[in-house]
Amino acid sequence: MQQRIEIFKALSDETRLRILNLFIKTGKNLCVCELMDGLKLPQYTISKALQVLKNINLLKYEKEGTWVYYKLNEDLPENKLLIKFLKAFLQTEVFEEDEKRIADRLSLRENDKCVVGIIPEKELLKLIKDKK
Amino acid sequence: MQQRIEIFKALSDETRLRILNLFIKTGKNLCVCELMDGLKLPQYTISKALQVLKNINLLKYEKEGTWVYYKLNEDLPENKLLIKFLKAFLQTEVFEEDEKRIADRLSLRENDKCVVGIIPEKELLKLIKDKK
DNA sequence: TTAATATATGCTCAATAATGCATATATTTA
DNA sequence: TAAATATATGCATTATTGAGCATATATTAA
Repeated sequence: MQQRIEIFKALSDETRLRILNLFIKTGKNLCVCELMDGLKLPQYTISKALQVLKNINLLKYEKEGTWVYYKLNEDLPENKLLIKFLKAFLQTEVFEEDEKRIADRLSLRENDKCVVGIIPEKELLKLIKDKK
Repeated sequence: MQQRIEIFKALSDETRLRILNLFIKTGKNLCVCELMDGLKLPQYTISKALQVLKNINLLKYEKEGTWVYYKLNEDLPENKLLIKFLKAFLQTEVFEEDEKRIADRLSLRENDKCVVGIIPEKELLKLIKDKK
C-alpha cells in the first residue's frame, strides 16, 4: 500500500512531471545537465527530482564516466501501465517550451552522447545557433 | 499543470485510495456512513477524504434527504483513462477486509438505499448476523 | 419549533515535504 | 597528485498536509 502511495506522491510535483514528460516525449536517455537546460532549473533541483523518480523505480540510470544517463524503466512490468497512462495524461501543450529547449540541447550531442556539460546559458545559445 | 498535480496529490493518501477502491470494486454509489463501516474510520475522516476526491472531479454526489451518495464520475471524459488505470493499479489483496465489510454493510440496504445510518459497531454486527 | 440524525468544516498541533545553499563524492584529465 | 567537472546529498528554513476534536449545517420527524 505504502509503495503505491509513494508512486502518486512522486508524481505530485511540477518539476518531476516536467522531467517525466521529457523522457516520454524524447524517448531518449537524458543526463542531468541536459535536463537542467531543458527545464531551466538548477542542478540540485534536477538531481533531487531524479532521485525521487528513481526511488519508485520509474527511472533507471547508467553511468558513463562522470555523466549519468537516466531513462524510463520500461522493462519493469508494473511500469508499463503507468507509463502508458502518463503518455496520455501528459498530452498537453504546457510543456512545449521544455520540449523545444531539450530538442535544441540534444542537437549538440555527438554520437548520441552528451559532450557539453554544464555551461552558461549565453554560451549554450551560441552553440545552438551555430549548429543550426 | 497545477490541476494535474492536484490529481496525483489527491491519490497520495491511504484513506482516499481505500475509498476509491471501494467505489471501483462495488461499482455502486456509497454514502458516508457506509464508507465509515467499510473503512472503520471516523465520519470526519471519510467526509474530508470525499471532499478532496470531489474537488478533482473524480467523484460526484447526489443528496437524498440527509443522506449523500457519492459515486465515481465516470461520464467525465478526462476521467475515463484515470479510472481505467486505477482499476488495474488497485488490483491487489490489501483491500480485502474493506471489501468484505462494505459488502456486509451493503447487504443491509433496502431498495438499494441506505437505511441504517451511523450505528455502533456492535449493533451493526448484530444486524449483519441476523440478515445472514 | 425542537430534537435527532447525516454530513461538512474550522481550528490547532504534529508530521511531512519542498527550497536553496553549501558541500561531498566520483571520475577524468593535466 | 592536483585541478576540473558532473552529479549527489546534508542541512536549515519554510510551506504543505494530515489527524483529531469540536462544532456547524441541513434535513427530517416529533
